[in-house]
Amino acid sequence: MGRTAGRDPEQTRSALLDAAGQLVRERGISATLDDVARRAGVSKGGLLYHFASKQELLLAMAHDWLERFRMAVLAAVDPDDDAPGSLVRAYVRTSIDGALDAAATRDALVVIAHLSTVEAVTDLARADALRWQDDLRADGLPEDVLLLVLAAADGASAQPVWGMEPAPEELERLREQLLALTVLDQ
Amino acid sequence: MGRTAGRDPEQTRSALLDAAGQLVRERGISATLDDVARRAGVSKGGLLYHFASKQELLLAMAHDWLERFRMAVLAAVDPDDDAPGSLVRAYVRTSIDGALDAAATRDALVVIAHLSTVEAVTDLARADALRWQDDLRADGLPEDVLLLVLAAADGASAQPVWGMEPAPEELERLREQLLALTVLDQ
DNA sequence: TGTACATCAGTGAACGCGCGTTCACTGATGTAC
DNA sequence: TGTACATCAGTGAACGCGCGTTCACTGATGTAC
Repeated sequence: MGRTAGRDPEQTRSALLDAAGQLVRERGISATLDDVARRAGVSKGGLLYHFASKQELLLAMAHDWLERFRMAVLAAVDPDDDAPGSLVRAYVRTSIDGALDAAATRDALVVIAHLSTVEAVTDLARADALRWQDDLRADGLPEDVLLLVLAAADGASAQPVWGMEPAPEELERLREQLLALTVLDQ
Repeated sequence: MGRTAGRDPEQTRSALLDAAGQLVRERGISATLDDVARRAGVSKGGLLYHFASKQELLLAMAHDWLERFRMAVLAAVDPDDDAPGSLVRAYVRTSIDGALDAAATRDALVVIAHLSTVEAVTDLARADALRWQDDLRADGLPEDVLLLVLAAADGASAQPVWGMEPAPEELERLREQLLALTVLDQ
């Protein structure tokens, strides 16, 4: 059978990425191409048509996740906030919101951690990190505040990986603390 | 050939753990039992004698790493420091020292992230995290300070995973900031 | 002090199978004329 | 408007091999008597 009517290729591709995300959450990277394909309602060959190898699929997942995080941060920028630090505040809000869904954050980090042995991916991640650094540095906050606030926001995201799952109310208080730190002259 | 004279089993075991650590750093979890064994100067069967399966080897690595981190923190407690927060300060120093060796920290997290799909390991990690939480809570610092400082220290450790590698001098400044935050009444 | 026996700490060859990858083939859709 | 052809988006069977695991065997070390 050839192309399945009723779903365009772009939808198939994104269904595959979604399925891969779910399965990595459940079983880690040892999730099978067969399983991913089946869950997306496609044959294994069909998956390979979109992603020529498993590595390419995982790379696309990492790319997708980094991109989604960036979009989420930009969407979280308060349009009425034109004081220095507005981007950092959006970064903090997005990170803590993400950390509230500990499982999803852990998944993303699991994928990225695994991929960190693939050179193409470390390059991708490094490039993304540099871009963040530029953007966040240009946000107008003193260096020391930036360091502290970003480290704490990142820490909140990463802690679930090693079993530390802060309670929601703790995360909310942390968020308030971090936001307060970015408000200068007080 | 039977037992190789000149090395007792405990040394063999720890040589295997070391080799596994190195190889995971280089190639990720797909590092082969064959390679690990060879690098430790043991046959594959010999490795399997000490660790009945690959998962058991990885579990031992995670356990080893958590234990070593705990020991390092306890060793970093300043014996002359009897003010509240002495344990937290040791935790901060150890974390930042670890983060200065970005590669090693990333390795540890790669192993833990991968293993996070293995139930036995999530249990281990959670138990360890709870123990830390108890110990650190009993250290006498206000809740809010604790939250902020620990999140930031953990963030500094985790950032290299997604490509963000803070410069050494940034880490040093972060460390000073965090230590200062734990000194009350000022 | 020697001997017999059990256990420890391995060796190294063989197995087997899960899983990524290849490949020949196919039915829809788009394009030229 | 029909026809021929190319391309797209897949199918599904077969392959092959890397790698974890099993297994029969072994030489050193420890223990009982």
